Amino acid sequence: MATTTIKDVAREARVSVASVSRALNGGRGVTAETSQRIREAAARLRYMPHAAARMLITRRTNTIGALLPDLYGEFFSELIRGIDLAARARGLHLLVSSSHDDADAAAAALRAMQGRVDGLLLMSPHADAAFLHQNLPHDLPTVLMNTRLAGDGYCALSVDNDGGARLMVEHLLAGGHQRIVFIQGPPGNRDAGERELGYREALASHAPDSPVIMLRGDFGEESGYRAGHQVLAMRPRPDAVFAANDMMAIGCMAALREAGICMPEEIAVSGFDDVPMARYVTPPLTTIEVHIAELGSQAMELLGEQIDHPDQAVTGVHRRVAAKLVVRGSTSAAAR
Amino acid sequence: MATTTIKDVAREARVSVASVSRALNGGRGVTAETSQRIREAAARLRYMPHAAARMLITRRTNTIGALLPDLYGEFFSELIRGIDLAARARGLHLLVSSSHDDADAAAAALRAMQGRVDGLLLMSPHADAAFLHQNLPHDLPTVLMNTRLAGDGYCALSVDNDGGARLMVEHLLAGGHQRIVFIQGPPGNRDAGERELGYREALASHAPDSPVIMLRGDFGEESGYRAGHQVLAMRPRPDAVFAANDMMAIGCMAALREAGICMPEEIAVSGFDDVPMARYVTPPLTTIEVHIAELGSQAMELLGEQIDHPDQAVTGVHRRVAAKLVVRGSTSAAAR
DNA sequence: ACTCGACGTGAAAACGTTTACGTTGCCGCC
DNA sequence: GGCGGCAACGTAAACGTTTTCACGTCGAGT
Repeated sequence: MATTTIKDVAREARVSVASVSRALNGGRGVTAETSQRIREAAARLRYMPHAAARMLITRRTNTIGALLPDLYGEFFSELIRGIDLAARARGLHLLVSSSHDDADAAAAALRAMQGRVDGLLLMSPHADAAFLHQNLPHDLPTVLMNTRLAGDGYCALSVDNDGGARLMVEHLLAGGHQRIVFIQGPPGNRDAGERELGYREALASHAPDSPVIMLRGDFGEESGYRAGHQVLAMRPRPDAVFAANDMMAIGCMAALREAGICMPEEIAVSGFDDVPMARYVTPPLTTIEVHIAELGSQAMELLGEQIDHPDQAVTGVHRRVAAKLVVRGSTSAAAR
Repeated sequence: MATTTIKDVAREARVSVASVSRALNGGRGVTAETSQRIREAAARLRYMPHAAARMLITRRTNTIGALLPDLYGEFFSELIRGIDLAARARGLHLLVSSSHDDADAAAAALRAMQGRVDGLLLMSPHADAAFLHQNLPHDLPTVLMNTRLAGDGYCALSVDNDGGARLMVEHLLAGGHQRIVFIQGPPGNRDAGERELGYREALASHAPDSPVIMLRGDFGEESGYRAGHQVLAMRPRPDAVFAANDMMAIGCMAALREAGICMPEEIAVSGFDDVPMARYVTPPLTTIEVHIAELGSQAMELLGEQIDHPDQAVTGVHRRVAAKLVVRGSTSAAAR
């Protein structure tokens, strides 16, 4: 039925299949007029080359795979958007596989992608070195995103959590704040850990006299609320709060507001992520914006390079995508 | 290099390639012990069948394509999650292509998917009947999502905007509200139009004496804020606002709060979508929750059926995914 | 004028599978 | 004991491309 093959086009244009292939791909080794005739025939028959056959002989799928964890919210959406954009620009398709709960599921998903993709974008909490070595064909170009594995032969790319956190602390210090509380993320969470590290570093280098004050949290709004109460109970009272993410900052603000604390005058509050909600709370939340789409795009770029030039592959590099300070009313009365 | 083919396995297991294929796929027509030996050999060599070769001969890609508009926010993320989950359950891969701005780009993306997918999930503002007829191979199973095309030979699935809006109006009426303002979405937007329709229907059937009051909006928070001011100027003053989406409802609430209006006592406010922010504004926003992930899953299910049984394909059906009323403090003082 | 190279074109091999079709050997039945 | 049937297995064709190679043919250089 409808499946018109290259042979049909060849017959229609009164040439051999080889010429059709040449005319439609490179265009070299075939007269302009012949090429023209072939193109017309192809258009007339609505010919579309059979992708699988081409993959088989070419060894190129023109597809990249993205293996992602079970993500909620707009982080995922932004990431895919960035990846898709960069992939489209390179004429590559995108095969995604999200929500694999355990390491086995991830491994299965990874195996299933075998041979369907030219390269892999991998972001998974299960992706430790052993896992990779076990499940990754070592000749498949791969870029790791937000992984704890630096170097180790793989390309990696992640958000500059340290840098962002340092920016925030510097901003708070510049605002004259002395006692800055940090609300931690869930234990073991890499992003949270890096943000904490940035906080410590910035304090150590810019204000060695300022105390390091830690409160527990788990990225949930509730835990921020509880931390807020703890802040209220402290003596001397802190004059700034830096939460490891926006949701906790928002929870904390709720607690402070209930206690009648004036923000930012009495206590400044800041978060990390720049979730959409951040600009709508009162006062609007100062936070760190991370360009997630760019994380995706850059990872895709890196992967593209690796695919196009497998020989001079830049392995072991670990790039970071910049984080940006967004000042709003919760830390600066000046900021409208 | 490493690419081990079925021949290698055959040699290793001392059988023919046909037996390997049989053992690894159906398992029929081959002794248990031979099968065992073959499996062992395959495992030893880390054999993975070449996907492209299999597609070529089988005419099945085990992949479905999702063509999506340029979406922001968690709607997209939820949708993909739902699709991916259902696809995984059926052992299908997911090829996504988002962010195609104009009809040409969409058409190109669609053509490029040709032959790589067994079926298509399509959500696109450009997908009118002519577009589909022009660019869709008519033998490719397809499910349309959130489209204005009902019937017309295609399967379609969309959010029950009417139903949701009716639920909300009924809720407001039940709360004793008489003068309910509706804040419209952008002109031409399908979801917005259906929600408005639901509002009109519910009023007409349950409270024919209540006035139909419309205010313009564009789904943006700003437009909700402006609408809020208009509400304040109305005499007699409305006692409830139903915004076509949450962001406008939030904007409206800001305007009312500034004017010292007590919510929900003086004016109740409600939205549509149940964005994450909805539960964090004060008072928490009553809204309609639409299970986006389920939209994706159900679409995938429908498509799966169509693929598995192309003969008895259910074409022309138009299913709707339910919307759910979520009552919070902005319409009910009782709701904590 | 003859050779040589370049160029356009066609025939055929190759890619790795699945599957239709033979072939073999075994078992049971008359 | 021969024969039919069946199950296990092998051979080879087919899927639709790309690409290598060979074969002209034509133009230019000696």
